[in-house]
Amino acid sequence: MLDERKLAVLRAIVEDYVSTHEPVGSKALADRHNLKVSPATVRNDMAALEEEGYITQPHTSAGRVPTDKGYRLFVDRLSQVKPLSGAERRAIETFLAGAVDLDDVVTRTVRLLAQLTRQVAVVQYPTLTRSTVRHVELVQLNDRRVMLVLITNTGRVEQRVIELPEVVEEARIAHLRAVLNSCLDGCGLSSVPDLVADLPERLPAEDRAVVATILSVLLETLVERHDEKIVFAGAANLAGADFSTGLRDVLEALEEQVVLMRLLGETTSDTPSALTVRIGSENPYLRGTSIVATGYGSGDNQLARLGVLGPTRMDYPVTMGAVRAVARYVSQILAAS
Amino acid sequence: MLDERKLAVLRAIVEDYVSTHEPVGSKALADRHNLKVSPATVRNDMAALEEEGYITQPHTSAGRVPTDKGYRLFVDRLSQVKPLSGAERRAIETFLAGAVDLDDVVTRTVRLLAQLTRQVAVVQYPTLTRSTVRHVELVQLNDRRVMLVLITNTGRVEQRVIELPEVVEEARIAHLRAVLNSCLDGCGLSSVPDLVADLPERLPAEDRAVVATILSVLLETLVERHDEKIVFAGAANLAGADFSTGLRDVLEALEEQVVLMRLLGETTSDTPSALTVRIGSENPYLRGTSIVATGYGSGDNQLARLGVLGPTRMDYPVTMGAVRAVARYVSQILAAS
DNA sequence: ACTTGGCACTCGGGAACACAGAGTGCTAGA
DNA sequence: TCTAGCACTCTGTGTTCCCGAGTGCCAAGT
Repeated sequence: MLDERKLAVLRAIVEDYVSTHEPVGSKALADRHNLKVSPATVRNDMAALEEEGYITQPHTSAGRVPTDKGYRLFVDRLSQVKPLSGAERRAIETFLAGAVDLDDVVTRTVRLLAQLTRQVAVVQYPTLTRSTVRHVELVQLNDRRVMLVLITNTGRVEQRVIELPEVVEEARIAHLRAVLNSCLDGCGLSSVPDLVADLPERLPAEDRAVVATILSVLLETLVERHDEKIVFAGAANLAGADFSTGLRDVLEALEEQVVLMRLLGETTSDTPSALTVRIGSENPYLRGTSIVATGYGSGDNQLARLGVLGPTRMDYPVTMGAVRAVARYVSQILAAS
Repeated sequence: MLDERKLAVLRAIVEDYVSTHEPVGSKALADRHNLKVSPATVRNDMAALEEEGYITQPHTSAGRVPTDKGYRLFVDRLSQVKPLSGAERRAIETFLAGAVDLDDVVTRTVRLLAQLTRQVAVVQYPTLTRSTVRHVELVQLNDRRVMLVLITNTGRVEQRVIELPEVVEEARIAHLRAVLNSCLDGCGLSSVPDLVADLPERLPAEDRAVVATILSVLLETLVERHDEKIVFAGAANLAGADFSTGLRDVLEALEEQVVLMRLLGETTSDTPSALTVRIGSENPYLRGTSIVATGYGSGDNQLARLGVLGPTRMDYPVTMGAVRAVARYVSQILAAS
């Protein structure tokens, strides 16, 4: 149905349209890309491509524009991810290497990705639930208050102030701290609820009220799913592009964690480290935008996702290259720390 | 020069223009606001106001539009801050009361303010430099690594992982922790460098290398001025408004901490709790936008600033009311915790 | 001295119109 | 199966025209 040349025509249309942002006609195509055929032939091919739904014309006497289906075919079969230049790679590396803590890694990553792709970058914080406990700390603030600090192997720190039901002196706190750590150190976060379930019973009766309070806060901290926290950067890059769905919708989605989560998360597949691309109407919300995303994290232990969001007419090969490269470098950084 | 009626005309022009977003003419003015005078009289007054630079006309046969100077006069002398409704106050209170930690307070505040004013809200994190040390904690991660946790009286937590120059066992860490705390507890952050200056000398020689490493990280943490961290929300509200200076510039400024800091910070006066308004060209960057800001924090100890940013033709009385109210409630929340 | 009604003037924006140019589909011929 | 030619159909642009809102100014009224 679609022979080699028709595919070449489709590829040329996508490339031209992405770079010029204007509907592309048969003559321009035959000229710019050396297709070795006349415009008339191109026209025939275009008619076939339109018949199949890969391209469309905005109005009768205008050039053709790729449809979502056309972009899909382009991404799947007609293009290959474009690797970054050496200079870019080095820039990424040095920029990310300067990060001092997890917050900083995430912030730098999202800015870097936005700048690299000239699009809106989105980065999800590394997931808590797949992390393990590195340390639990109880810091006494005064005789009725302690601060619970939970440190994970990914460098994430959660802290919460706890009002105690009774006055507790330093020594008991120290003891509880030791008990908690011996119990939880190195365990996966998801197993924490099970591990602490019978803890109150194993302690002297006078400690039970205190420990119950502390545990309830600890569990609450875990439940709050801070893994759903997502940051974005590069909103200014939206100013130029015109979205079919108004700019307002996009900005609203960016500030709505839940929507953003869905957009990134929906792309999860069985191989999370693979690049996933959702084009236009393939997205649950924001039908007018495309999303290029991938998982990141150390090794086969995928921690979270990152990606970019832009108009459907984005430069997919370049964008995919940038997303993949950044994900790899962040993963390295996280694995090293 | 400007009698009572001319001021009333200016007030009417500002109010009309803010609500309609269209240049306002003499007839409409005389009709809508009961000025008890004819359009012709209004025209004379308008001519005088234009002469003085308070209003201007976009083109010859159009109505008048307030200039920055006109808005300034309006804000200073012709309007009064509009208090929020009881329902709004209650909503603020319950929404902010649900915050679990400092991060949460800031996030909720900025969203609340954006929603309330239908504009872009900006909130600076409470300043470190005016805070005091509540606790310093050293958590041993393994025999070459410790985590430094600095907790301030405002609930802020800074943490940093430290590579030690030599293997250090738990007991020495515990000792250092005690020394640090006895030295710093309750002290202002700005006095920390002085207080720890001679610390290495007061300790046994074998601890000096370790303590020097830790102190250098501690000082670095203080220097990094995390008080410059600023968050914003409500960017979607920009979509409707058209800025003289392109939308892109505004979005860029929002993501540029330094610029944002200047915009908020430049407004600092001798009475930081007062509302400050900067209109259009009064701003260092972003000449086309206005900023309504105020300090917030417990009592006379101002911690940081918050405010909103919008087009010069914003509803100043309402915006000022919202900013003032939110600042008060946040201050309460922070004082209580 | 201030206010008011009247009047001529200006200018922006919308409607109507023509037209050039790009692009197409179709058909006949190589 | 490709190509060349041709008639056709649009959009976008430039032009003209005109309406109406709004103004500035002046002379008359209070």
